[in-house]
This record gives sequence, structure tokens and C-alpha cells, in this order.
Amino acid sequence: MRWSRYFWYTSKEDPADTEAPSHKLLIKGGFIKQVSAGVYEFTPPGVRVLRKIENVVRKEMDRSGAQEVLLTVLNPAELWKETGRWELYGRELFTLKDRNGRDYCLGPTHEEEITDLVRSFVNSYRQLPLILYQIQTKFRDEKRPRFGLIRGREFIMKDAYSFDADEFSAMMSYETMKFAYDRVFKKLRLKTLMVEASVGAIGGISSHEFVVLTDYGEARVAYCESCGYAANAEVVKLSKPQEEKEEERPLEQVETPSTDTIEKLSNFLGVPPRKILKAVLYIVDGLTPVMFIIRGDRNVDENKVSMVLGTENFRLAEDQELWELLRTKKGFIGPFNLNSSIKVYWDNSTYGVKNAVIAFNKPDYHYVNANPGRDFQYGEFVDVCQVEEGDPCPKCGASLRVSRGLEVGHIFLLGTRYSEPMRAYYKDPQGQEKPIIMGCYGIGISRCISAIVEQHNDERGIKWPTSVAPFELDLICVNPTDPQQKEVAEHLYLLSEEMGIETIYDDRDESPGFKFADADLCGFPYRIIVGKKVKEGKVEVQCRQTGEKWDVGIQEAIREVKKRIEEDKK
RNA sequence: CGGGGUGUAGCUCAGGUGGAAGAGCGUUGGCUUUGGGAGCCAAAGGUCGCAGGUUCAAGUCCUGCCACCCCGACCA
Repeated sequence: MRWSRYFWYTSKEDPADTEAPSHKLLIKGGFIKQVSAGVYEFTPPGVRVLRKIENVVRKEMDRSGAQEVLLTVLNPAELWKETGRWELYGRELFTLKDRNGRDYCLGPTHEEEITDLVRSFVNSYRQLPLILYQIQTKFRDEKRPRFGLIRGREFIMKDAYSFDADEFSAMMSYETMKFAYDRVFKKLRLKTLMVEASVGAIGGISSHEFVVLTDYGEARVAYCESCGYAANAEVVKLSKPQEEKEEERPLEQVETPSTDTIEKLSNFLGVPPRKILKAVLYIVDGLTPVMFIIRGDRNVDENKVSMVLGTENFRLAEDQELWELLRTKKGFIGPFNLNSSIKVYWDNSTYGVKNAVIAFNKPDYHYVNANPGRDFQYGEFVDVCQVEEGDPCPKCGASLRVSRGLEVGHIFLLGTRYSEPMRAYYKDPQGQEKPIIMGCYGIGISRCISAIVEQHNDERGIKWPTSVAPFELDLICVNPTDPQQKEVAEHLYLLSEEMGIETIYDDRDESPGFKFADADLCGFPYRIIVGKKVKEGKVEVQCRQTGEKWDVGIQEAIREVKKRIEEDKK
């Protein structure tokens, strides 16, 4: 491809309104252009990267026996009503009506549709197992799109669905996908961590996420460097700590004016936050108050709360509700003198404290030196504590590391969540009707572009792994007005095409620095520079990943680059 | 959905206290230049996010709305 004719425009200036390196570089490098919040266009080079990723995924899916389908973007509401998700999915669902007033949505995921497809053809155990997949644009009306392709409202996803006759077979399908995912991410040069994930309120059986560690992810991931345990922070179990050994001091009521945060209270009393018992009041389903007591230096993990409550429909109580329910205000909530209708849960972290500070619903007062058994009674213990760096690994007890991560893949053994309500049944060898066991497996294709850039960039720009680079080779003619340079460059261009190298030939009439800067920014794995040295029969080869550069004879240049490209792609 | 911020040329931004719409980059034409985002000359380019209001006069002040970005809660 001759750059002078190619629809590819980079920017010298950093784009405004971008934060994440991948977002910045993809826009600056002219791979994508924003159309509205979370909606992006792909330019020709952007599409080339996208297609390469798709093809890596496609190849590994096909290799593991999955078969490609193409479902629809426009989904009729009826299917979604069959599983109840028309209501459950909530505001994330992009919905619309046709001219006759019939309801549709733009598919955010395709369990309903694939189940419908399968139930209409599969009716015998002989037709199972089966794995179908598609690569399709999805739509989710996200509350907050973020970081370019990392979280869009329109995005491209590979979603696969497995159909099995029994749970054992379903586990096999699950494992097959797990291995396929490992291969995919290896080929994309994405360092991922496979973490245990929440099976969520829909009650799946098993679930793992493939996570890229980066500050611009939205998942919190905990992992153990000593035993290899890794999990989404929300599923890491934290148990009761050792009982503290400390002499019990006499209980006091202390006036603690306007200490409405743990920090203020801790400073005011000169007591470390871990000795303070914090109470948090939630309102469930808009009416039922539920109180959680947790150690002051810890935070409530609302994902864990939803597990305890069995619903996601809860929120923190507002100031007015605190007054109506407890006659107190924020900072002075405690488990004392409560109306019996208020359920109180004690987080495991509160176990065994001695001489604690705790509020008792009297504004501007706290108890100091409160001790369990003597001054208050524990109730039901739960685990709603957000995991922090250094917490004990639930497998081996070593210190956990906690880090932000970007979820690029998710595998989920669904069971019969969809097949049951949609009556996707098959007849077993005994002639019994049974629901198909399903699994679903996603890879965020467009998100992977960002993830790769997050892991492969430097201050000059992107460093694409060869397997996904828009072009493998950037051929730069330093001075196209020099007939000798021009001739050599044209020759090498033709030769590279002949050798099957994907080459962009930078024949633009621009200054050398301009072309070099673009080469760095756009991240081609290899660069051949045709410049002054052609007089000595040499050109320069550069490798973007390693930064090495060396001169080679004009005749050897293409062959040498070809060899390296082949190496990279293994 | 809560909190914060931004909106002026294609892009990045400047425009105290109201008084003729600006710069750099990019674009177009010309000349020069060619190993790290070149130089000189000339030119084109604007619904100052939108709608109201105050005022002799609004990019600037007031009200409402919209869009986008960031932080939190949620998804690949």
C-alpha cells in the first residue's frame, strides 16, 4: 500500500479528552474516530488490526470445533420476554419500536437468540454437544462509556455458546473454550490472568474471566504469587481474623462532635481506623433497611452485598432515611436500640476486636472501649469486605496482590438458565425430555485492540505485535525526489509485496522526521529506511519492539525482514 | 445514576472587569528544503454547543437545555 494514496491520517497533537494511553494513541494514530460517547469508527488501518484479531479468534474457535454463525443485531422483544430479561436487563438495553409499534432491542448479548436457533433444530441427544459462535457488533447503553474502545456502547464481541446433554459434557465444552482462550491471548501477545469470577445472581455453575492487568481496567483482581490463586476481587472470601489480645478497658460514652467520617473520628479520638466499627445502612428494594457493620479501615464490597442480599436492587440510605429510621445522622450509625425490623449483619472483619469505637445512633457521640460479649453481641456474620492488598490468600494464606484489570474474555457455564424458560429440550436415550446445558464464552474483540495497545506502547507510540499489526513493514523513502532513493524504494516495495509481506510504503512527500514519527506512532514492527546509504548499496532496518537498528545490503533487506516476521508469527 | 470538569477555525488552545473573532498546527497556491514532526511568502477557513434573558452592546453576565471528558457504582 502506498501511503500517499491510503486513507490514514495521524495527528501531531495529543487528542483532547483522552486519558488512557490506548485511547490517546489509537486516536492520535488515526485508527479510530469517535462519533459519540462510546461509539467509534474504524479507519482502514483500524479495520486491518480488527480483522487480524478476529481471524486469530476465528481460527482458534474453528480449531476447537466451534461453528461460526451470524445472529442478528435487531432482536425482537418476544425472545427477551421469554427469559424475563426484557425487564431484568434494565436501562442498559437499547430498545426501539418498528413502524407498527412492535418492540425490539439491539442485541447486547445473544443467549436468547442462539437458544431459539438451537431449539428449533436440536431435539435429540445425538445432535449434542454443539458449540456455536459469532463475531458481531453488540450494543449496550452503558451508564458510563470509558477510555475509547475499552468500554463502548457499540463494540465488537466474539460470543460462543455451548450446548450439552449433561453437566460432565458441559464441563468438557467449558474446558475446551478455556484452552482456546489461552491460545488466543498468547497469539495476541496479551498477558492475561485467568481469574475466578462471580457466577452472579443468575446462578451459573462456573465462571472465569481473562484479565489484562492495567490501570485502565475496571475490574479489581486479587492474585497470589505463592500459590497461583487468582480471582475477581468480589469473589475472594475473607474469613474472621484472629481474636485480638488486649485488656478490656471500661466502656465510655464520648462526645465526638461532627466526626462524620472515619478519618475525622480517628483523628479526633487518636484511635486507629481499624479499631472503629463502622455501620452502613442500605435500603433494599426501596424499602427494607439492612445494616452492615464492618471494620473502619475496610470498605464494603457491594458485589458481595448483592450476594448476601440476593438482589442488586439496593442503595445506601439517604440522610433523611437515617433520621426517620434511626434518629441519627451519617457517622453516628450503630447496631444499638434498633427497631427489630432492621436486619444487622456483621462483616467477618469485625470479629474479635477489643476496645472498639462504635456509634449508637446518638448524633455526636460514640462509645469508646466497647467490647463484644460485654458491651454488645455479634449477630450473623457475613463476608462483605472489599479485598485489599496484603489480605490472606484463601487457598494458601500468603499475602494477596490486588490490581486493576481489564476483562478481555469471560467464560461462563450457564446451566439451564436459558434452556429451561425457553424450552430448549432434547430427548435423552431413554426418551426423556431434558433441558440442554449451556455455556457462554465472550471475547471483547474491539476491547482487545485497546488492551494490546495498553500492553505494547512507549512514549513515541504503539508497538504492535506482528500478529495484529496493521502492516508488518513500513518502507520509508527518506527523499523521494532523489531518483536513486526513489528507485530503490520502489524496487523494495514490489519485492516485499511479492514476498507476501504486508507493507505500507511511505512515499509521501514529507520531511524525514515526519515519516519517522508516524512510523513510531503507528507501531509497525519493522521499518526499512531507504536514504543516503543507498549510495553504498545499503538500507537500514529497524525493529519497533526492541528498538534495534542495523544496515543491510539492499538485496538482503526484504528477505531478512521476512524471516523475522515469520519468526514472530510462530 | 451521584459528584467534578469542558464546550471558540479541521486539530490543540488563548480570549481579566461586556465595546470590531485570535494563535500554533493542519489545509490551498508559490519558492526553497530532505536521516527525527522543515523554512519563507500569500490565502482560505467561525451558528464562539443550543435556546431564552439582561444590555445601546454578550464569546464574556443570568436561566434552562444539550454534548463530551474525568471520579464513583455496573458490563466483553
